[in-house]
Amino acid sequence: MQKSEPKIQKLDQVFFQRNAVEVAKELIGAELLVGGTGGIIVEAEAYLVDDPASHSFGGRSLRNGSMFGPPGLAYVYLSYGIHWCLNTVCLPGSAVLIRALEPRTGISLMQARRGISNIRLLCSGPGRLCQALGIDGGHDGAPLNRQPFALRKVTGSSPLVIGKRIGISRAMDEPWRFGLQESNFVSRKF
DNA sequence: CTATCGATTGTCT
DNA sequence: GACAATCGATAGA
Repeated sequence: MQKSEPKIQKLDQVFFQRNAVEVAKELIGAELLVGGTGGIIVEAEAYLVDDPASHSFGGRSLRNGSMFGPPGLAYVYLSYGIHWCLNTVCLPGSAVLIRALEPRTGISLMQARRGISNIRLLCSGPGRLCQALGIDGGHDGAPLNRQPFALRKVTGSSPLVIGKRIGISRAMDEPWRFGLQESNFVSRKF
């Protein structure tokens, strides 16, 4: 008998046209590559349309325009004037912030971009992973199911840990931060 | 290990 | 003018 092989699910518009909390949970364990660099998503947070902590709260603006585009786009914004951060757009005005990856592919290039060799610190934070994968404002509004992005998930669920979102000053108690259980590559312990 | 603090600039009021 | 979905350095337990 042959072992059953894991099934690979391409993440398309249908996948993202749902509540961002559900999408965030299912993105844990998925593989994200940008131009051949990346790894496994081990941490993500959901931001909703009626969520005071979300950039979309208060309506559409110049910066958050992609959050109101079709599901499956990238929403990339500059944080603290320094760090780029990557989101996947879900239902209009909602998105999932990708907070950490376990590096798997193109590690030497990611090390060069980050200027460090420590694998543990390569992609363990939203700003860090964007620097490692070469993501910047030019990727804002780009579809995640086309080059340079490659996003796919092995069917089946990954063991999750849940916590409160990090680094915000409103709606701080919502348990919309999700991580891969036991992962050494999250930005902070749960 | 935890706590604190400065950097840096686009965005919105 | 205030603030920010962060990071890295530093100081101290």
